[in-house]
Amino acid sequence: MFGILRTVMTKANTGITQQRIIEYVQGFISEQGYSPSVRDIAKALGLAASTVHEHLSHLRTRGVFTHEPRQSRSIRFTSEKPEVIEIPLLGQIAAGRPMLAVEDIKESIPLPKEFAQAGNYIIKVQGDSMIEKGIHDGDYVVMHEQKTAQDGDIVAALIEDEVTLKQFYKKKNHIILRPANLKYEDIKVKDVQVLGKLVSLFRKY
Amino acid sequence: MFGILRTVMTKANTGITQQRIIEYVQGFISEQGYSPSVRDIAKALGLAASTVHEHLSHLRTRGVFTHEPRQSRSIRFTSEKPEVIEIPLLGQIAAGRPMLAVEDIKESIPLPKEFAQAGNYIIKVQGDSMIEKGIHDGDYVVMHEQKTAQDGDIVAALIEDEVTLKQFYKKKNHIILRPANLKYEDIKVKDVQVLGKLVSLFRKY
DNA sequence: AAGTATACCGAACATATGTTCGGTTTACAA
DNA sequence: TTGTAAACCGAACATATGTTCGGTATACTT
Repeated sequence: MFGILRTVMTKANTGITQQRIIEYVQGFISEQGYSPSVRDIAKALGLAASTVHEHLSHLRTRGVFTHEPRQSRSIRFTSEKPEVIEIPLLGQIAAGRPMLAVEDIKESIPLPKEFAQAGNYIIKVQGDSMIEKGIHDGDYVVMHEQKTAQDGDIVAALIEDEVTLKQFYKKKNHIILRPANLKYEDIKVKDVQVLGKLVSLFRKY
Repeated sequence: MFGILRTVMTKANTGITQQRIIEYVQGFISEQGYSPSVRDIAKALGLAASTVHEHLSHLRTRGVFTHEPRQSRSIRFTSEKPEVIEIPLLGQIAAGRPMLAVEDIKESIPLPKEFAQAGNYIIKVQGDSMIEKGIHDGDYVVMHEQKTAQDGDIVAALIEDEVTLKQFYKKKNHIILRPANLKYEDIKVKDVQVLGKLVSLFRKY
């Protein structure tokens, strides 16, 4: 027979339980700082320790993680390191003065690799000139350092010694820097020093 | 008497062994990825398990590290915490169907601690119903799981089996879920299941 | 000299833990 | 229909592991 609490379910569901185990272990490690025991997993997923043990063996074979045999709490993910990169926070945009000098680096923020890459930098937005693009006062913008830009790119540019975030448009004889806020007018200049292009954005509530 | 291998040394060397234990544990964790057992330490330093156990208690008291009593290989340095925390990505908001089921967890995203805490979850925004709040289609929102909300909070709520992001207002006899987009009207309901509150946001360009 | 605290030991204990084994249920292919 | 493999179970085993206990040696204090 079967245990009272046993969940009767389809048997040929290869992989689903494995996936759940992976997720549970990741969560456990992330929260506890050390890996769960076989029975920890079993209890959490409503399985028998033996069943979990079997799955663990498979996952080990599949190379999903390392698990020293007969060694308690020894699960380690092969790709355990989260893909994080430290991006320096340079200062506030529209705060005046160029800010790419190293001296101005005050801190750095770890970001997932999908949202930034080496060489990027972060600026805290000041003001509402880009609000129609969903870029609010206090938001953090990740910039990719580059000196040129294409039409429509949102760039950080140096204007009259101030760094501002604007949309970039190149015309025949001049460049337009367009705010995304009807309150402000286009800035028309002959040339402009582009500091970087918008890569990603994040915000704290 | 004393054991053959026993190292005869000065007894009033308070701290030295403690220091060696700390260093050994750090090295072990750094190399193995999980913490050593009491006997691992004992063997490495030529001490008895009981002695190590005693030191461990002191170190725990001193706050050097955490060590869950009776839990194997559970030593964690207090300052060990990476500044990053893995937040699960649950799915798309407004994508229909409730999504807090574990099955839907597909991946997780590392975020700096300032932007999320354990227990938070991430949802990818679909649609433009919150655009006036700077929340765009495709943005990722970090939610804090909670079942209640206060006036003005931006919450994820379950409406007709769909998860949507709206501003929450409680009235006497009903609840208003207000989009931040003039194209859409307020949703007035008697009761609503709140899934969480907006914590932070990030966006990829 | 006696008392006391520290650092250590080995044995013993209880529990945690990884692992094995035979058996059951179900899906699916032959 | 039969056979087989996957997914699961409970019990049992052996070892690992945290912990306790009584005891010894040394240094320092009184």
